[in-house]
Amino acid sequence: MRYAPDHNDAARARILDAASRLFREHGVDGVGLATIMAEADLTVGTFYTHFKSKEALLQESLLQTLKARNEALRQALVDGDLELAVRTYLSVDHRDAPGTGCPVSALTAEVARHPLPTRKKFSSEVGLGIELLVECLSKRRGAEVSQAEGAAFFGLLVGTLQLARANPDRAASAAILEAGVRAALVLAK
Amino acid sequence: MRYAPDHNDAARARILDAASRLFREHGVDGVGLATIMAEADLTVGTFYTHFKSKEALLQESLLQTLKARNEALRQALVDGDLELAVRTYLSVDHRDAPGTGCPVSALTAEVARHPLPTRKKFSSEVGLGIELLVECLSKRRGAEVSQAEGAAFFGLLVGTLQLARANPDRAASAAILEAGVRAALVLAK
DNA sequence: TGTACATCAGTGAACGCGCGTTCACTGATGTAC
DNA sequence: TGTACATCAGTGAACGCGCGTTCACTGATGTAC
Repeated sequence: MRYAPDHNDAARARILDAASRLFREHGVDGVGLATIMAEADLTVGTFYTHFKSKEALLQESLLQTLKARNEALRQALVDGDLELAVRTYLSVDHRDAPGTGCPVSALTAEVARHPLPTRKKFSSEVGLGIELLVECLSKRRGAEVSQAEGAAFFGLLVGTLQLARANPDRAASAAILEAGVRAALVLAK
Repeated sequence: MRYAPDHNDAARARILDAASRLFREHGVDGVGLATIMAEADLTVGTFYTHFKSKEALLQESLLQTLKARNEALRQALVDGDLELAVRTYLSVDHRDAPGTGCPVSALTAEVARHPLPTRKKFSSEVGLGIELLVECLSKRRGAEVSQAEGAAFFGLLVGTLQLARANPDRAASAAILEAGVRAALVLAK
């Protein structure tokens, strides 16, 4: 069967969306292509008409999600509201929804073990997000903030969210998130 | 064949050591029992005379590694040298040796997806390490520091190390580690 | 002292299953003649 | 206008492989009689 001109793109987008969610929820090693394709209402066989390999899918998925999050961050920081951005990142909602949340918190440790091309694409896109933070931090401080400083600031958010996610005590977990917000605001001063 | 009374314990220890290293290097999903047992100079079949399941092995491995690291941290903080401890954690050596390094940086995101008993054991042992940091931070500041604040402090170390590990640019990666040290010292003030 | 048996870590093949990937095939549509 | 063919996303079964787990068996030693 021939399909409408946008049919191909639509299927591809569905695969990418399913993969992006499932990777963040269960890790890359934790989901198979069969699960992803079923979620996209397709059979496994057709995967390779859309992507070269699972690794290629991972790369595109990471880039798409990071780009979307960077764009959202740019919007949030337009009025310079860093505090709100930090509170949103270290929120109970974000903690409980890894599938739609930040791929850095969910996947960095795993990506660090993947092939160089994947790590390169991941790191450079993460770098663009950190640049947005750097601009905002520089304005707040009235002094130049380096990219590395921005990365450490982001590292605080990432590590704190992960510890909150791993902690099964909901009250303790929420307290960690709040302490993370306070620490971030100290660093932002 | 009957074995020396400590033979059993020795084999068990070898399995645990191999697993602890391999889990941190490749992730839990990234290593099979066959690989672990081969590393311990045993065949797969004998695994279950030592452990109930892979999950049980993971739990014991996490506890053993965390206990050892907590003990090392206790020693390092005896003379109150928090700065050295932070510099060691955020060092190039630690970045390049995940297999012998902190299991929190290597495995927290993955552990967060494991069954409740595993998360409970992991989190409470991590909590003991954080308590050591809390004592040290309290002394430094001359004011009570909460467990959650200690967790956020540790979160900074964990997240920063992960970002440094994922970054394939060695110079940028080293700069991130240094910025992490500076940020930690700001939070410790 | 000598023989029969229990112990138990270790062996190695097998279980069913899911993995990433491949491939011969389908069939509705668009194009060429 | 009607027929033959090319296109190509999708199908579904199969590939070899590694996974976690099970199991009947081995065999050197210690214990019981």
